[in-house]
Amino acid sequence: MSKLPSLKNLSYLLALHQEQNFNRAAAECNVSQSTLSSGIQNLEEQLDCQLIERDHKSFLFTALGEEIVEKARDIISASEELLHYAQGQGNIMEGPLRLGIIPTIAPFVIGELSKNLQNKFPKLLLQLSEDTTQNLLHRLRNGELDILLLALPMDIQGNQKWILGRDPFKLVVHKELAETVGEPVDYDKLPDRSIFLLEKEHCMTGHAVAACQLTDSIKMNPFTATSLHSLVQMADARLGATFIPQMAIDQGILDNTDLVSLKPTGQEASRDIGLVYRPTTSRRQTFRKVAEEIARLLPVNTLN
Amino acid sequence: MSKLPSLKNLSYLLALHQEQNFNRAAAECNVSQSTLSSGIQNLEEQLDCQLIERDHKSFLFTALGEEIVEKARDIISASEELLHYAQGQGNIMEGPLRLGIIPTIAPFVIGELSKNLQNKFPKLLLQLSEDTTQNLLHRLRNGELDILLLALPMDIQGNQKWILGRDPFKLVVHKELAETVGEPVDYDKLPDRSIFLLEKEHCMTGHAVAACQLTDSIKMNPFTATSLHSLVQMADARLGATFIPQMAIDQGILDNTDLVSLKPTGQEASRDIGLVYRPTTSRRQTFRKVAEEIARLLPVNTLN
DNA sequence: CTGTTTAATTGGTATTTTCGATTATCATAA
DNA sequence: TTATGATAATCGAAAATACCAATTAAACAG
Repeated sequence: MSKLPSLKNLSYLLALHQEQNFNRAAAECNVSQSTLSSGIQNLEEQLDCQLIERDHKSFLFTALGEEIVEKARDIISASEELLHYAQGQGNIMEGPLRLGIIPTIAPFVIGELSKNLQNKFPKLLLQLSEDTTQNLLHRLRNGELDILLLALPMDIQGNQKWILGRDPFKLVVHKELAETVGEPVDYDKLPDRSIFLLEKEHCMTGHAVAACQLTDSIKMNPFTATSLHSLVQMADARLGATFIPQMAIDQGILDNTDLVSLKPTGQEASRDIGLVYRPTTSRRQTFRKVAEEIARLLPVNTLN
Repeated sequence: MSKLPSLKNLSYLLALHQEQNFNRAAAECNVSQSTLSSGIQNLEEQLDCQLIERDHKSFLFTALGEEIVEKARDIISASEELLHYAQGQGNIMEGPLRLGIIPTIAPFVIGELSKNLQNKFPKLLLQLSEDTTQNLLHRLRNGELDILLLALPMDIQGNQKWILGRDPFKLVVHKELAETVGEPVDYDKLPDRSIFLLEKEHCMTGHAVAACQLTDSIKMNPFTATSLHSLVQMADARLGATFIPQMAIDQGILDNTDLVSLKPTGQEASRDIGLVYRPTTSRRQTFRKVAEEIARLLPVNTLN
């Protein structure tokens, strides 16, 4: 049997893949460029295959190289996990946990969540990262993050998920408009172009439109906001109406405004909130406990 | 960050767990007992935890040690898998081969080609991609594709090529027009604007015009089609004549039509069919075998 | 043409790994 | 009680390797 590749060389390969440059990758690994270079060559020899195509000045990962990188990532992160697990004396609620959250959830849960986790699992080091669904999925894939808190349904690629609960949408309007619109809402009573939504990078826009059966696009205003707080400000300035998730309202986003929230049309006018993780993870038990903590904070907890 | 445990030491741990004896485990690993002993100690130091309880004469795995063994097994087997996978790809006719083909070739070769490759090299995973020459060259450059099947002559930038064979052009007209035109074709016998061609994105247009010495542009109809099948339909509807490559005719594109194919003017009224690849590739041998398979399907095989 | 940036190579040094020999400990047989 | 045999740990030297700084070679930008 041929010798197994060393984790060191595999990590050199990952760094090179990330940086696409030998010098930066070497700096990343705290070794010299020559060390990394020969490490890669060594790896190619051991694996008996070409991982990168060299072109004197530059290089390109081969198809096989890309696949090896994927596998290497799993191996490296499993090894890191083993290390942390051992160093924590087998305590699964110890060490770093890198959690990615989308911007339309993050501000309404991270306060409570980090407080609760801090109390229950003081040795757990929660590292939060706020980004769009697509970016988070990418960062999950390349091992930069451990789990993601997303709004579903959503294409989560090859990953696995738990549905933690539901988060109803509310139509938010200025109180002087409330009677006109009625409840449940009749969108026809709203002026054209009076519904404001987030930029399309935010998955909440699609979820809200679908869940609330807002089919008449003439009602939407083409101006798009970058945060729920902006939407609230716009509604409060009587520019129009908008959809706000219940968890934001529970957290007080409408305090000190003249806005009211109305139940939108649609049986299930809500989004699902779910936790997404790599299928190759070895930390399901840790994630499960975190899932329970998050589910307790949601408007509707459906975690079985 | 502390250093990752070495795969070697993890495998020592696995052997020790299996044999429950340092000497036998050492033999299993083809190292001396002292090497294995210090390997285990080293591991305990790195992981900063006790894996086995020593009792002078004998030892016992700790609870944490047992758990670490489980995790280590996953890591070791993932690493072995990576190794085998990489080495398996060393077999040149195995794994993914990403082949880009232009639309005026693809439909007439991919059926036979994929059938033949499947038979001869069942482990080869052919991934086809149909696109214009320019797009294919771009995708070859950035590593998205491995080889391209193109019509030549063509500026293939920094890449290398093999000419596989020739594909003669035929002038295709309705059978009632055949006698008028004669053979070899006299274009002057055709009405003005009666020759239909593909959109200029298709390199075949230029090749056909050049190869068939069609210099009198007044003969061309400004309407352009997007596929050879459209051209055939137009000719069959007596809208005019067109150029069709021999490989399409061989494959039966004129079946169930009232069209006949005539030899056009010009000594070498044909296009070359070639395989294009990056000069830095390490897979020439694989490509060569594919080249041979493709060449066998061409009207005129010139691969030496 | 010149200086810069890139990855590979080289040669020497430092570190790590490995082994064989030795030691310490225990169980057991004589 | 005293050998004997088996165990795992320890030690020191030798071998293998990992590493770096400096250099080379090529491509590129100005």
